[in-house]
This record gives sequence, C-alpha cells and structure tokens, in this order.
Amino acid sequence: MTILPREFFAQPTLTVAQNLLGQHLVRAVEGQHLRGRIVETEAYLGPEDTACHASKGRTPRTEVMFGPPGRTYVYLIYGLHYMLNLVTEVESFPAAVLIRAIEPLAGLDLMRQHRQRQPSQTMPLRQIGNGPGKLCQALRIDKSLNGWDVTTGQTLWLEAVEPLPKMAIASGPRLGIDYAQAADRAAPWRFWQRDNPFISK
DNA sequence: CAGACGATTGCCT
DNA sequence: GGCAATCGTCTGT
Repeated sequence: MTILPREFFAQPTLTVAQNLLGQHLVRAVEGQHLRGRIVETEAYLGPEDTACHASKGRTPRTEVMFGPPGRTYVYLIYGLHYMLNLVTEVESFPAAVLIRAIEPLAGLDLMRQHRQRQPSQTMPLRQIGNGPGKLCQALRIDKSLNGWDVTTGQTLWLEAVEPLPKMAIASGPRLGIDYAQAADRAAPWRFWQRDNPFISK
C-alpha cells in the first residue's frame, strides 16, 4: 500500500485530474476506514480559468489553493453541501481538482448511515457517492478538513492504484459553471471512468 | 451592513 | 423538467 505523495499533486492539473481516476480515497472515522475509488473529477486551472474560484483573486476562502499541493480545499456550497478538492501544481499557483464521484469499496454501512435521511430504507450502492456533495456526506467531510495535508496517511489520504488506461477515460465540459466565460464553460476538463455506473449526472 | 449568489441535491409535478 | 433549501463569502454602500 502506497500513499500518494506530494509529487503526485505537484503536476499539471489536467494530468492530476486524470491520474486520480481509479485511486482510492480513504477516510478514517470512528475507528473505521471508509474507502472509495475515484471515478469522476474536474480540473480547475488557476487564475486564467474563470470557472476557478481563485480567478477572483486571493481571499480567505481561496487561500489554500495558493498554498502547497497535496492539501484539501473544502468549501460549502448553497449553504448545504461540501465540496472536496485537492490542491495541485506548484505553491502560489492556485489550482485544484474537484472529486465528483466515488465507487464505495469499504465501510459501506457507515457511509450509508452518513447519507441516510429516512433510516427506514437502505440506500442503493450507486447513490452513496455519485456526486460531489454526496461523497462528502458519505465520508463525513466538512469545513474542518479544509487545508488538510492528504500525504500524512492520517484522517484523510489517497492510496495508489495503477492509473487507468487512456482508453478507459472519458472527458467533457464541467458542470454547474454558467457564471464562467464561454471558452471555460466549453473546455473538456471533466473526466470520468468510461462506463462506470457510479459517476454523477 | 444589506444583498446577491453559488463547482448541488432531492423532492415535486 | 422545475424549484426550494440554506448560509458562508464576497461586493458595494
């Protein structure tokens, strides 16, 4: 078992976004390891990318993206949902990869418990982590984990798996960024594992 | 300090 | 397909 090191994240963001597909995201909570395979990501490419929060400048919220790679950027959206990003590139270049979906592998009961609204029925496996807000809820990720260093192997980290072959990776425009300029809206910077049933949408 | 709004989700018709 | 939920962050007064 190898924990993804800082060098993995200190690369071009489009490279990291594709290489993250298939890797295991692990969250330690209540003495358990909740584990999911990353199956969908989106790249946010820094100050020139008008879809990237950091294009608006350096603010308290975007500060962590200006820091070293290998840390989390976690923020609240719509007052309801947390989003998990991993900071990429060299320090002071503000870019990150949004984790959009995971395929649950271990700790399923606790993940379901985190996601459950009515405890009466069992949530289908597909719906546990097939969206950026859903996977944060399943893994109990909130603002307290913003800025977390994922290379320490504690609390939240990534474990290395063989990267997917290029053939297995599909790409398309990013979602929910109507506020961005046309060219940025159209850029195919969302990546997912082809034919995987656990992607969002 | 008021106002606008968002890298979404789930429920309703 | 439409739309409400719900609040931190940012902007402009």
